[in-house]
Amino acid sequence: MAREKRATPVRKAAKAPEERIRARNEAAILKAAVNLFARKGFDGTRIAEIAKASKLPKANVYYYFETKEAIYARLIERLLSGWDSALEHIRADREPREAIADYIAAKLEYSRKNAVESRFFANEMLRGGGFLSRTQRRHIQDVTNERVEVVENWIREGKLRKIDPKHFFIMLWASTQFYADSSEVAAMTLDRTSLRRADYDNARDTIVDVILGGCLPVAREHGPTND
Amino acid sequence: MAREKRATPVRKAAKAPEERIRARNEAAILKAAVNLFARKGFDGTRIAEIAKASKLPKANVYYYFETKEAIYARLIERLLSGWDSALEHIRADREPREAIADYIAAKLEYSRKNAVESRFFANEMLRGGGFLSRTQRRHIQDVTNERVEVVENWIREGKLRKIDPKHFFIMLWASTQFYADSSEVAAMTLDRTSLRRADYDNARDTIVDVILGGCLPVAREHGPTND
DNA sequence: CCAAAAGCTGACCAAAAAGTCAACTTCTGA
DNA sequence: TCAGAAGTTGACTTTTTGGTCAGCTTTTGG
Repeated sequence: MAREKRATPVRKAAKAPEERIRARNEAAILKAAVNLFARKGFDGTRIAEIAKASKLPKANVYYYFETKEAIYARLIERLLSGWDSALEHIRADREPREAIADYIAAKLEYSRKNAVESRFFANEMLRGGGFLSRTQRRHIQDVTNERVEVVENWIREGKLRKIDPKHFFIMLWASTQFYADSSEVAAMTLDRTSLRRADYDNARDTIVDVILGGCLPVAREHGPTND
Repeated sequence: MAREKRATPVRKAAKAPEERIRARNEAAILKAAVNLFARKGFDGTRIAEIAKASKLPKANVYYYFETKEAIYARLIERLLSGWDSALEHIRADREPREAIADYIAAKLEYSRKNAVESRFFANEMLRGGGFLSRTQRRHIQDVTNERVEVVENWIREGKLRKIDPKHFFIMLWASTQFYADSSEVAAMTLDRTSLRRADYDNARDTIVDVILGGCLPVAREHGPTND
Protein backbone atom coordinates (compact mmCIF):
# COMPACT_ATOMS: atom_id res chain seq x y z
CA MET A 1 0.00 0.00 0.00
CA ALA A 2 1.93 2.98 -1.23
CA ARG A 3 -0.86 5.32 -0.45
CA GLU A 4 -0.50 7.63 2.51
CA LYS A 5 -3.18 7.66 5.13
CA ARG A 6 -5.01 10.88 5.64
CA ALA A 7 -7.05 11.75 8.65
CA THR A 8 -9.76 9.20 8.80
CA PRO A 9 -13.11 9.89 10.42
CA VAL A 10 -12.87 9.59 14.16
CA ARG A 11 -16.15 7.74 14.40
CA LYS A 12 -14.51 4.69 12.91
CA ALA A 13 -12.66 4.40 16.24
CA ALA A 14 -9.34 2.95 15.25
CA LYS A 15 -8.77 0.50 18.04
CA ALA A 16 -5.73 0.66 20.21
CA PRO A 17 -3.46 -2.36 19.86
CA GLU A 18 -4.38 -3.57 23.32
CA GLU A 19 -8.03 -3.53 22.38
CA ARG A 20 -7.64 -5.73 19.40
CA ILE A 21 -9.19 -9.12 19.72
CA ARG A 22 -6.00 -11.06 19.12
CA ALA A 23 -4.02 -9.05 21.65
CA ARG A 24 -6.74 -9.35 24.26
CA ASN A 25 -7.19 -13.09 23.88
CA GLU A 26 -3.52 -13.88 23.72
CA ALA A 27 -3.05 -11.88 26.89
CA ALA A 28 -5.83 -13.81 28.60
CA ILE A 29 -4.30 -17.11 27.56
CA LEU A 30 -0.80 -16.12 28.67
CA LYS A 31 -2.04 -14.84 31.99
CA ALA A 32 -3.89 -18.06 32.69
CA ALA A 33 -0.95 -20.10 31.49
CA VAL A 34 1.72 -18.42 33.60
CA ASN A 35 -0.34 -19.08 36.71
CA LEU A 36 -0.72 -22.75 35.91
CA PHE A 37 2.87 -23.24 34.77
CA ALA A 38 4.05 -21.56 37.98
CA ARG A 39 2.13 -24.06 40.09
CA LYS A 40 2.29 -27.25 38.10
CA GLY A 41 5.19 -26.84 35.71
CA PHE A 42 5.21 -27.46 32.00
CA ASP A 43 4.41 -31.16 32.01
CA GLY A 44 1.79 -30.84 34.70
CA THR A 45 -0.28 -28.18 32.96
CA ARG A 46 -3.12 -29.23 30.65
CA ILE A 47 -4.25 -27.18 27.70
CA ALA A 48 -7.83 -27.70 28.80
CA GLU A 49 -6.96 -26.07 32.13
CA ILE A 50 -5.48 -23.07 30.39
CA ALA A 51 -8.60 -22.81 28.26
CA LYS A 52 -10.88 -22.99 31.26
CA ALA A 53 -8.87 -20.46 33.25
CA SER A 54 -8.84 -18.00 30.35
CA LYS A 55 -12.56 -18.56 29.73
CA LEU A 56 -12.08 -19.63 26.12
CA PRO A 57 -12.94 -22.89 24.40
CA LYS A 58 -10.01 -25.20 23.99
CA ALA A 59 -10.18 -24.95 20.21
CA ASN A 60 -9.80 -21.22 20.51
CA VAL A 61 -6.59 -21.61 22.47
CA TYR A 62 -5.27 -23.74 19.63
CA TYR A 63 -6.31 -21.02 17.22
CA TYR A 64 -3.86 -18.62 18.88
CA PHE A 65 -1.06 -20.99 19.82
CA GLU A 66 0.18 -23.98 17.87
CA THR A 67 1.25 -25.96 20.91
CA LYS A 68 1.80 -25.79 24.63
CA GLU A 69 5.48 -25.23 23.89
CA ALA A 70 4.61 -22.07 21.96
CA ILE A 71 2.79 -20.62 24.96
CA TYR A 72 5.65 -21.54 27.26
CA ALA A 73 8.28 -20.08 24.97
CA ARG A 74 6.40 -16.79 24.72
CA LEU A 75 6.28 -16.55 28.49
CA ILE A 76 10.00 -17.29 28.83
CA GLU A 77 10.80 -14.55 26.35
CA ARG A 78 8.56 -12.02 28.08
CA LEU A 79 10.06 -12.89 31.44
CA LEU A 80 13.65 -12.56 30.36
CA SER A 81 13.15 -9.08 28.96
CA GLY A 82 12.65 -7.90 32.53
CA TRP A 83 15.54 -9.89 33.94
CA ASP A 84 17.97 -7.02 34.28
CA SER A 85 15.78 -4.26 35.66
CA ALA A 86 16.71 -4.66 39.33
CA LEU A 87 20.39 -5.09 38.55
CA GLU A 88 20.51 -1.59 37.15
CA HIS A 89 20.88 -0.26 40.66
CA ILE A 90 24.38 -1.75 40.72
CA ARG A 91 26.23 1.06 38.96
CA ALA A 92 29.87 2.04 39.20
CA ASP A 93 29.06 5.68 39.91
CA ARG A 94 27.08 4.87 43.03
CA GLU A 95 28.15 4.13 46.56
CA PRO A 96 27.87 0.38 47.21
CA ARG A 97 25.90 0.88 50.37
CA GLU A 98 22.99 2.62 48.67
CA ALA A 99 23.25 0.67 45.45
CA ILE A 100 23.08 -2.71 47.17
CA ALA A 101 20.30 -1.61 49.51
CA ASP A 102 18.28 -0.37 46.54
CA TYR A 103 18.88 -3.59 44.65
CA ILE A 104 17.64 -5.69 47.54
CA ALA A 105 14.57 -3.52 47.98
CA ALA A 106 13.77 -3.61 44.27
CA LYS A 107 14.25 -7.35 44.03
CA LEU A 108 12.05 -8.01 47.05
CA GLU A 109 9.39 -5.69 45.70
CA TYR A 110 9.46 -7.64 42.49
CA SER A 111 9.09 -10.88 44.44
CA ARG A 112 6.06 -9.45 46.19
CA LYS A 113 4.33 -8.04 43.14
CA ASN A 114 5.32 -10.65 40.58
CA ALA A 115 5.36 -13.81 42.61
CA VAL A 116 3.73 -15.74 39.81
CA GLU A 117 6.41 -14.90 37.26
CA SER A 118 9.12 -15.67 39.80
CA ARG A 119 7.61 -19.06 40.45
CA PHE A 120 7.26 -19.71 36.77
CA PHE A 121 10.95 -19.08 36.32
CA ALA A 122 11.83 -21.17 39.36
CA ASN A 123 9.84 -24.01 37.89
CA GLU A 124 11.75 -23.77 34.64
CA MET A 125 15.00 -23.94 36.60
CA LEU A 126 13.80 -27.04 38.43
CA ARG A 127 13.12 -28.55 35.03
CA GLY A 128 16.76 -27.87 34.22
CA GLY A 129 16.33 -24.70 32.21
CA GLY A 130 16.09 -26.62 28.97
CA PHE A 131 13.75 -24.12 27.43
CA LEU A 132 16.29 -21.32 27.56
CA SER A 133 17.92 -20.70 24.21
CA ARG A 134 21.65 -20.25 23.88
CA THR A 135 21.04 -16.56 23.29
CA GLN A 136 18.95 -16.27 26.40
CA ARG A 137 21.58 -17.98 28.53
CA ARG A 138 24.21 -15.72 27.06
CA HIS A 139 22.07 -12.72 27.93
CA ILE A 140 21.83 -13.75 31.57
CA GLN A 141 25.57 -14.28 31.73
CA ASP A 142 26.37 -10.98 30.05
CA VAL A 143 24.09 -8.95 32.25
CA THR A 144 25.52 -10.59 35.35
CA ASN A 145 29.13 -10.23 34.30
CA GLU A 146 28.57 -6.56 33.63
CA ARG A 147 27.54 -6.03 37.25
CA VAL A 148 30.25 -8.33 38.56
CA GLU A 149 32.74 -5.85 37.15
CA VAL A 150 31.13 -3.06 39.11
CA VAL A 151 31.52 -5.06 42.30
CA GLU A 152 35.12 -5.88 41.43
CA ASN A 153 35.78 -2.18 41.00
CA TRP A 154 34.26 -1.43 44.37
CA ILE A 155 36.51 -4.04 45.92
CA ARG A 156 39.56 -2.61 44.17
CA GLU A 157 38.67 0.84 45.46
CA GLY A 158 38.41 -0.52 48.99
CA LYS A 159 34.70 0.22 49.14
CA LEU A 160 33.84 -3.43 49.58
CA ARG A 161 35.50 -6.29 51.41
CA LYS A 162 37.22 -8.90 49.34
CA ILE A 163 34.43 -11.31 48.49
CA ASP A 164 33.61 -13.41 45.47
CA PRO A 165 31.30 -11.15 43.43
CA LYS A 166 29.43 -13.97 41.72
CA HIS A 167 28.62 -15.90 44.85
CA PHE A 168 27.72 -12.58 46.39
CA PHE A 169 25.17 -11.95 43.65
CA ILE A 170 23.83 -15.46 44.04
CA MET A 171 23.29 -14.72 47.73
CA LEU A 172 21.36 -11.59 46.94
CA TRP A 173 19.31 -13.29 44.27
CA ALA A 174 18.57 -16.34 46.41
CA SER A 175 17.63 -14.41 49.53
CA THR A 176 15.16 -12.19 47.75
CA GLN A 177 13.81 -14.76 45.31
CA PHE A 178 12.97 -17.07 48.17
CA TYR A 179 10.12 -14.87 49.35
CA ALA A 180 8.37 -15.44 46.04
CA ASP A 181 9.28 -19.01 45.17
CA SER A 182 8.97 -20.51 48.63
CA SER A 183 6.57 -18.08 50.23
CA GLU A 184 4.86 -21.00 51.95
CA VAL A 185 8.05 -21.96 53.76
CA ALA A 186 8.69 -18.32 54.60
CA ALA A 187 5.15 -18.00 55.92
CA MET A 188 5.52 -21.17 57.98
CA THR A 189 8.77 -19.92 59.45
CA LEU A 190 7.10 -16.65 60.42
CA ASP A 191 4.08 -18.49 61.89
CA ARG A 192 1.72 -16.99 59.37
CA THR A 193 -0.69 -18.37 56.81
CA SER A 194 0.54 -15.96 54.17
CA LEU A 195 3.06 -13.16 53.92
CA ARG A 196 2.01 -9.60 54.64
CA ARG A 197 3.59 -6.38 53.51
CA ALA A 198 5.19 -5.94 56.91
CA ASP A 199 6.95 -9.28 56.46
CA TYR A 200 8.49 -8.10 53.23
CA ASP A 201 9.60 -4.90 54.96
CA ASN A 202 11.23 -6.87 57.76
CA ALA A 203 12.84 -9.15 55.23
CA ARG A 204 14.26 -6.17 53.40
CA ASP A 205 15.63 -4.63 56.59
CA THR A 206 17.20 -7.87 57.74
CA ILE A 207 18.74 -8.74 54.40
CA VAL A 208 20.09 -5.23 53.87
CA ASP A 209 21.42 -5.17 57.40
CA VAL A 210 23.20 -8.51 57.22
CA ILE A 211 24.46 -8.13 53.66
CA LEU A 212 25.83 -4.62 54.15
CA GLY A 213 27.39 -5.60 57.45
CA GLY A 214 29.00 -8.52 55.70
CA CYS A 215 30.35 -6.79 52.64
CA LEU A 216 31.21 -3.24 53.65
CA PRO A 217 34.86 -2.93 54.65
CA VAL A 218 34.99 -1.75 58.28
CA ALA A 219 32.72 -1.75 61.28
CA ARG A 220 29.76 0.41 60.36
CA GLU A 221 27.49 2.48 62.48
CA HIS A 222 24.26 1.14 61.11
CA GLY A 223 23.94 -1.46 63.81
CA PRO A 224 23.91 -1.49 67.61
CA THR A 225 27.27 -0.44 68.99
CA ASN A 226 27.45 -2.41 72.13
CA ASP A 227 30.95 -3.68 72.65
CA MET B 1 -6.51 -55.82 48.60
CA ALA B 2 -3.98 -58.19 50.11
CA ARG B 3 -1.08 -55.90 49.57
CA GLU B 4 -0.25 -55.07 53.14
CA LYS B 5 2.93 -55.99 54.81
CA ARG B 6 2.82 -59.43 56.29
CA ALA B 7 -0.06 -59.97 58.64
CA THR B 8 1.82 -62.27 60.94
CA PRO B 9 5.05 -61.38 62.69
CA VAL B 10 8.20 -62.88 61.35
CA ARG B 11 9.84 -65.28 63.72
CA LYS B 12 12.79 -66.24 61.69
CA ALA B 13 14.85 -63.29 60.65
CA ALA B 14 16.11 -64.94 57.54
CA LYS B 15 17.32 -61.97 55.52
CA ALA B 16 18.50 -58.54 56.36
CA PRO B 17 15.72 -55.98 55.83
CA GLU B 18 17.59 -54.24 53.03
CA GLU B 19 17.91 -57.50 51.16
CA ARG B 20 14.25 -58.29 51.15
CA ILE B 21 12.56 -58.07 47.82
CA ARG B 22 9.96 -55.61 48.96
CA ALA B 23 12.53 -53.25 50.45
CA ARG B 24 14.72 -53.40 47.39
CA ASN B 25 11.95 -52.73 44.90
CA GLU B 26 10.29 -50.04 46.93
CA ALA B 27 13.64 -48.33 47.16
CA ALA B 28 14.11 -48.55 43.40
CA ILE B 29 10.68 -47.07 42.79
CA LEU B 30 11.17 -44.26 45.29
CA LYS B 31 14.56 -43.42 43.88
CA ALA B 32 13.20 -43.20 40.36
CA ALA B 33 10.18 -41.26 41.56
CA VAL B 34 12.05 -38.61 43.50
CA ASN B 35 14.13 -37.86 40.44
CA LEU B 36 11.11 -37.41 38.24
CA PHE B 37 9.07 -35.50 40.81
CA ALA B 38 12.04 -33.19 41.32
CA ARG B 39 12.16 -32.37 37.62
CA LYS B 40 8.54 -32.47 36.59
CA GLY B 41 6.53 -32.10 39.74
CA PHE B 42 3.66 -34.23 40.88
CA ASP B 43 1.25 -33.57 38.05
CA GLY B 44 3.92 -33.78 35.40
CA THR B 45 5.22 -37.20 36.41
CA ARG B 46 3.68 -40.31 34.86
CA ILE B 47 3.56 -43.65 36.60
CA ALA B 48 4.81 -45.28 33.42
CA GLU B 49 7.91 -43.07 33.60
CA ILE B 50 8.55 -44.14 37.17
CA ALA B 51 8.17 -47.76 36.13
CA LYS B 52 10.55 -47.38 33.24
CA ALA B 53 13.15 -45.54 35.31
CA SER B 54 13.02 -48.17 38.03
CA LYS B 55 13.16 -50.97 35.47
CA LEU B 56 9.96 -52.57 36.65
CA PRO B 57 6.72 -53.21 34.80
CA LYS B 58 4.06 -50.64 35.54
CA ALA B 59 1.84 -53.24 37.15
CA ASN B 60 4.64 -54.05 39.55
CA VAL B 61 4.80 -50.43 40.64
CA TYR B 62 1.12 -50.66 41.44
CA TYR B 63 1.79 -53.82 43.38
CA TYR B 64 3.91 -51.83 45.82
CA PHE B 65 2.07 -48.52 45.83
CA GLU B 66 -1.67 -47.94 45.65
CA THR B 67 -1.46 -44.64 43.81
CA LYS B 68 0.89 -41.92 42.69
CA GLU B 69 -0.12 -39.96 45.79
CA ALA B 70 1.12 -42.81 47.99
CA ILE B 71 4.57 -42.65 46.42
CA TYR B 72 4.67 -38.89 46.78
CA ALA B 73 3.53 -38.99 50.39
CA ARG B 74 6.20 -41.53 51.30
CA LEU B 75 8.86 -39.29 49.80
CA ILE B 76 7.58 -36.24 51.68
CA GLU B 77 7.70 -38.17 54.90
CA ARG B 78 11.19 -39.47 54.31
CA LEU B 79 12.41 -36.00 53.40
CA LEU B 80 10.98 -34.30 56.44
CA SER B 81 12.60 -36.72 58.83
CA GLY B 82 15.94 -35.23 57.77
CA TRP B 83 14.74 -31.66 57.90
CA ASP B 84 16.33 -30.76 61.20
CA SER B 85 19.71 -32.42 60.90
CA ALA B 86 21.64 -29.34 59.75
CA LEU B 87 19.87 -27.10 62.25
CA GLU B 88 21.34 -29.11 65.09
CA HIS B 89 24.53 -27.13 64.74
CA ILE B 90 22.63 -24.14 66.14
CA ARG B 91 22.95 -24.92 69.83
CA ALA B 92 22.89 -22.56 72.77
CA ASP B 93 26.11 -23.95 74.23
CA ARG B 94 28.13 -23.11 71.14
CA GLU B 95 29.70 -19.90 69.97
CA PRO B 96 27.57 -18.39 67.18
CA ARG B 97 30.55 -17.98 64.88
CA GLU B 98 31.34 -21.67 64.73
CA ALA B 99 27.75 -22.81 64.97
CA ILE B 100 26.61 -20.68 62.05
CA ALA B 101 29.63 -21.55 59.94
CA ASP B 102 29.03 -25.24 60.57
CA TYR B 103 25.37 -24.88 59.73
CA ILE B 104 26.14 -23.23 56.41
CA ALA B 105 28.74 -25.83 55.53
CA ALA B 106 26.40 -28.68 56.45
CA LYS B 107 23.51 -27.20 54.51
CA LEU B 108 25.61 -26.63 51.41
CA GLU B 109 27.00 -30.11 51.64
CA TYR B 110 23.46 -31.42 51.77
CA SER B 111 22.61 -29.33 48.70
CA ARG B 112 25.54 -30.85 46.87
CA LYS B 113 24.92 -34.45 47.84
CA ASN B 114 21.14 -34.43 47.90
CA ALA B 115 20.29 -32.04 45.14
CA VAL B 116 17.47 -34.24 43.96
CA GLU B 117 15.70 -34.27 47.31
CA SER B 118 16.13 -30.52 47.60
CA ARG B 119 14.56 -30.01 44.22
CA PHE B 120 11.76 -32.36 45.09
CA PHE B 121 10.98 -30.27 48.12
CA ALA B 122 11.27 -27.03 46.16
CA ASN B 123 8.80 -28.39 43.66
CA GLU B 124 6.35 -29.21 46.41
CA MET B 125 6.70 -25.63 47.66
CA LEU B 126 6.03 -24.28 44.19
CA ARG B 127 2.88 -26.39 44.19
CA GLY B 128 1.90 -24.57 47.35
CA GLY B 129 2.92 -27.22 49.85
CA GLY B 130 -0.53 -28.77 49.83
CA PHE B 131 0.83 -32.23 50.47
CA LEU B 132 2.24 -31.31 53.86
CA SER B 133 0.02 -32.47 56.68
CA ARG B 134 -0.83 -30.19 59.57
CA THR B 135 1.51 -32.25 61.71
CA GLN B 136 4.33 -31.86 59.25
CA ARG B 137 3.88 -28.10 59.07
CA ARG B 138 3.81 -27.95 62.82
CA HIS B 139 7.04 -29.93 62.91
CA ILE B 140 8.79 -27.48 60.64
CA GLN B 141 7.59 -24.55 62.74
CA ASP B 142 8.57 -26.19 66.01
CA VAL B 143 12.03 -27.12 64.86
CA THR B 144 12.59 -23.61 63.54
CA ASN B 145 11.23 -21.86 66.61
CA GLU B 146 13.49 -23.94 68.79
CA ARG B 147 16.53 -22.58 66.97
CA VAL B 148 15.13 -19.08 66.81
CA GLU B 149 15.28 -19.09 70.58
CA VAL B 150 18.95 -19.95 70.48
CA VAL B 151 19.59 -17.00 68.20
CA GLU B 152 17.54 -14.73 70.45
CA ASN B 153 19.66 -15.83 73.35
CA TRP B 154 22.83 -15.06 71.47
CA ILE B 155 21.48 -11.61 70.70
CA ARG B 156 20.55 -11.05 74.34
CA GLU B 157 24.05 -12.06 75.38
CA GLY B 158 25.51 -9.58 72.91
CA LYS B 159 27.04 -12.36 70.87
CA LEU B 160 25.02 -11.42 67.82
CA ARG B 161 23.83 -8.13 66.42
CA LYS B 162 20.17 -7.31 66.79
CA ILE B 163 18.62 -8.94 63.75
CA ASP B 164 15.33 -10.67 63.08
CA PRO B 165 16.13 -14.35 63.76
CA LYS B 166 13.48 -15.74 61.46
CA HIS B 167 14.44 -13.69 58.44
CA PHE B 168 18.02 -14.51 59.29
CA PHE B 169 17.27 -18.22 59.09
CA ILE B 170 15.42 -17.70 55.84
CA MET B 171 18.52 -16.02 54.44
CA LEU B 172 20.69 -18.96 55.43
CA TRP B 173 18.22 -21.47 54.09
CA ALA B 174 17.70 -19.60 50.81
CA SER B 175 21.38 -18.97 50.13
CA THR B 176 22.36 -22.58 50.60
CA GLN B 177 19.28 -24.15 49.08
CA PHE B 178 19.78 -22.16 45.90
CA TYR B 179 22.83 -24.18 44.91
CA ALA B 180 20.66 -27.27 44.72
CA ASP B 181 17.33 -25.95 43.45
CA SER B 182 18.69 -23.51 40.91
CA SER B 183 22.05 -25.02 40.18
CA GLU B 184 21.57 -24.14 36.51
CA VAL B 185 21.32 -20.43 37.29
CA ALA B 186 24.26 -20.73 39.66
CA ALA B 187 26.27 -22.49 36.97
CA MET B 188 25.33 -19.85 34.39
CA THR B 189 26.38 -17.10 36.76
CA LEU B 190 29.72 -18.79 37.30
CA ASP B 191 30.19 -19.35 33.54
CA ARG B 192 30.14 -23.10 33.91
CA THR B 193 28.08 -25.91 32.49
CA SER B 194 27.68 -27.53 35.89
CA LEU B 195 28.85 -26.88 39.42
CA ARG B 196 32.07 -28.40 40.66
CA ARG B 197 33.17 -29.09 44.19
CA ALA B 198 35.37 -25.99 44.15
CA ASP B 199 32.28 -23.89 43.41
CA TYR B 200 30.56 -25.25 46.50
CA ASP B 201 33.67 -24.50 48.52
CA ASN B 202 33.76 -20.93 47.26
CA ALA B 203 30.06 -20.59 47.92
CA ARG B 204 30.58 -21.77 51.49
CA ASP B 205 33.44 -19.35 52.08
CA THR B 206 31.54 -16.41 50.63
CA ILE B 207 28.31 -17.13 52.47
CA VAL B 208 30.07 -17.73 55.78
CA ASP B 209 32.14 -14.61 55.27
CA VAL B 210 29.23 -12.32 54.45
CA ILE B 211 26.80 -13.80 56.97
CA LEU B 212 29.23 -13.76 59.88
CA GLY B 213 30.36 -10.26 58.95
CA GLY B 214 26.73 -9.21 58.92
CA CYS B 215 25.58 -10.78 62.16
CA LEU B 216 28.55 -10.77 64.53
CA PRO B 217 28.61 -7.69 66.73
CA VAL B 218 31.94 -5.93 66.20
CA ALA B 219 34.86 -5.88 63.84
CA ARG B 220 36.10 -9.40 63.67
CA GLU B 221 39.07 -11.30 62.43
CA HIS B 222 37.38 -14.44 61.14
CA GLY B 223 38.31 -13.75 57.53
CA PRO B 224 40.34 -16.47 55.84
CA THR B 225 43.13 -13.96 55.09
CA ASN B 226 44.08 -15.92 52.03
CA ASP B 227 46.10 -13.59 49.86
C1' DC C 1 9.73 -81.30 50.10
C1' DC C 2 5.52 -78.69 49.78
C1' DA C 3 1.73 -75.56 50.41
C1' DA C 4 0.94 -70.95 51.18
C1' DA C 5 2.45 -66.36 50.77
C1' DA C 6 4.74 -63.06 48.17
C1' DG C 7 6.06 -61.38 43.94
C1' DC C 8 5.46 -60.67 38.91
C1' DT C 9 3.43 -59.10 34.57
C1' DG C 10 1.06 -59.00 29.82
C1' DA C 11 -3.10 -57.65 28.54
C1' DC C 12 -6.78 -55.07 29.21
C1' DC C 13 -10.13 -51.01 30.20
C1' DA C 14 -12.14 -46.40 31.08
C1' DA C 15 -11.04 -41.84 31.48
C1' DA C 16 -8.52 -37.94 30.24
C1' DA C 17 -5.83 -35.46 27.30
C1' DA C 18 -4.06 -33.77 22.89
C1' DG C 19 -5.06 -32.30 18.66
C1' DT C 20 -8.23 -31.51 14.30
C1' DC C 21 -11.80 -29.60 11.50
C1' DA C 22 -15.62 -27.81 9.06
C1' DA C 23 -19.21 -24.83 9.61
C1' DC C 24 -20.42 -20.81 11.65
C1' DT C 25 -20.31 -15.69 13.23
C1' DT C 26 -18.08 -11.24 13.62
C1' DC C 27 -15.08 -7.76 12.10
C1' DT C 28 -12.75 -4.76 8.72
C1' DG C 29 -11.46 -1.83 4.87
C1' DA C 30 -12.61 -0.04 0.63
C1' DT D 1 -22.52 -2.50 1.19
C1' DC D 2 -20.05 -6.52 0.96
C1' DA D 3 -16.32 -9.78 0.21
C1' DG D 4 -12.74 -11.62 2.44
C1' DA D 5 -10.17 -11.97 6.64
C1' DA D 6 -10.32 -12.95 11.39
C1' DG D 7 -12.36 -15.15 15.06
C1' DT D 8 -15.31 -18.88 17.27
C1' DT D 9 -16.64 -23.39 18.59
C1' DG D 10 -18.99 -28.05 19.10
C1' DA D 11 -17.98 -32.27 17.86
C1' DC D 12 -14.85 -35.45 16.52
C1' DT D 13 -10.51 -38.69 16.36
C1' DT D 14 -6.29 -40.21 18.25
C1' DT D 15 -3.08 -40.83 21.85
C1' DT D 16 -1.83 -41.12 26.47
C1' DT D 17 -2.54 -42.21 31.14
C1' DG D 18 -4.08 -44.15 35.53
C1' DG D 19 -5.56 -48.10 37.15
C1' DT D 20 -7.13 -53.32 37.20
C1' DC D 21 -6.84 -58.27 36.94
C1' DA D 22 -6.19 -63.14 36.26
C1' DG D 23 -2.89 -66.27 36.12
C1' DC D 24 1.78 -67.16 36.33
C1' DT D 25 6.53 -67.80 38.93
C1' DT D 26 9.41 -67.39 42.96
C1' DT D 27 10.25 -67.40 47.79
C1' DT D 28 9.65 -69.04 52.36
C1' DG D 29 8.56 -71.30 56.79
C1' DG D 30 7.93 -75.60 58.66
